[in-house]
Amino acid sequence: MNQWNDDQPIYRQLRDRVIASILDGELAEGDALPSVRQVAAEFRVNPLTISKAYQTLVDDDLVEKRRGLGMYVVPGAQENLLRQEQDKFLTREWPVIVERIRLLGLSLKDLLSTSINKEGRS
Amino acid sequence: MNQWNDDQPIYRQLRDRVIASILDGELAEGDALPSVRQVAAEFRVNPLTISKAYQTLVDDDLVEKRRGLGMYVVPGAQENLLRQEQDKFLTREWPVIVERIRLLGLSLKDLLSTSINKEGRS
Amino acid sequence: MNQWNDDQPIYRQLRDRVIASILDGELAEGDALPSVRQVAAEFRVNPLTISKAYQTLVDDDLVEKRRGLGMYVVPGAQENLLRQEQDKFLTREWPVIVERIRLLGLSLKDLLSTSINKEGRS
Amino acid sequence: MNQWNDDQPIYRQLRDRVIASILDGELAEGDALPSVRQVAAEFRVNPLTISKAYQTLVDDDLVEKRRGLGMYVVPGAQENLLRQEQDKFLTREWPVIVERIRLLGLSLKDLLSTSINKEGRS
DNA sequence: GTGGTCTAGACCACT
DNA sequence: GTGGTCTAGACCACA
Repeated sequence: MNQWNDDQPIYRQLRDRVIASILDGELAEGDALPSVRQVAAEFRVNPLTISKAYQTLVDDDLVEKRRGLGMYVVPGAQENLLRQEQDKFLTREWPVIVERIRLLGLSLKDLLSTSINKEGRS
Repeated sequence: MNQWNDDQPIYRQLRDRVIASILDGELAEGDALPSVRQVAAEFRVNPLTISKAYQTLVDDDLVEKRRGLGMYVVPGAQENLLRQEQDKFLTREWPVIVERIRLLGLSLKDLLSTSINKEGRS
Repeated sequence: MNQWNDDQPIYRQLRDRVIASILDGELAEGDALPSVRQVAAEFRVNPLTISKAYQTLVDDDLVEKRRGLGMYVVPGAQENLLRQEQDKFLTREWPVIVERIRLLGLSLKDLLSTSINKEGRS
Repeated sequence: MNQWNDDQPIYRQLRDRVIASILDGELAEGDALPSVRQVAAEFRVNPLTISKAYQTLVDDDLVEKRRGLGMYVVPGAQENLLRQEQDKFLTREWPVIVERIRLLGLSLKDLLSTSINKEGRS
């Protein structure tokens, strides 16, 4: 019934959704983001919350405002995002994950074999 | 300069450190946790914050309070933790990680094989 | 890539350009302003925005509309503008500038003497 | 009766005040900013508006949050601000001012002599 | 139509 | 005590 995760603010989750959409090409460069009001109505969330999410995207140069028109994905956004997120993942997130796996006494090899199959299918 | 992560409350990070120590065997069952004062002084953190972290461990039956003596790791803590955390990891965390890797266009196989080598060494 | 300043509405910036042209003598009294369509095409701006800019000039009696012909700079526009803008500058803008220079620890004397030399040349 | 300028959002004006305070040493490095609630009560402004102002300062690394404690001016803030603002002034603002003065047919020299005296007195 | 700003008031987490 | 988040609703400027 509720699509929101309580661990993170809604505006952060909205931001993450947009980022995921850009990464997988669903939102192409030059495309307009759905308007604040539209999203607000659809998800029954206060417009201010959407604004906040969108603002963080503008701050990160992933999206630009065209005044009176709306918000648009900037050219190069997908590529930049990809590079930046890959880097963050490899240098910051992955080592933590490996350490956690080690601490839990799990086998990377087993995880690999389980997930590789799924990876092939999807 | 600052050892704390802004994304998570300090008491949560303190808790996580203790849990890692228990999993690791660094803090064996029956061992005393460092006193609130000691940790407070070492990390320059409000003693109340340490207490809160310790309390969550008591609530999860990983640690017990012995009045006038301090906090002690309960028998079976390591084993219970291991089961519980493994389960959480496999059902909740790992699928998210796999999805993120896919979205970033990285190869799970490459990541794992690179790390498995390191795993052998450590 | 974008000639517009995000701090100010586009129609205001358009207006300011015309005013600068009049002050400069580039647009003499009696001259026709470039047509709305022409400007709209050149700057890729909505014609309504140009109209709005021109309207503010009409409201300030700097420009007059001649139906079917276009907009024309009114006689005396340059002189009136000069008086009015000089007054605004001296009473409102210059004190703020002086204060800002003071706060930044810069020397008004140095700034002015450097620029006076350039002034002689231009 | 109203201390706010309608040309700029309140949160921007609040931000500018704090910056001015840091620049002239009124708010020293390491000092706590007045709390959101306190400012909100004093100026009869919504706490959210203050928060927004403070957040921009955090984003610019001029101020740091200490959770549960408040906002503090970071070490080096004054010096960094000074360098950064001087640079902005000299490269971006001053040329515009000089051009405006030229366009208005005012004399830098006269402005100089008028203001230097005041500068000496204050 | 678009986004930006602000209020009043609520609730939460952290120290 | 501190700041963070969110809602409901209002009003404004811009294109």
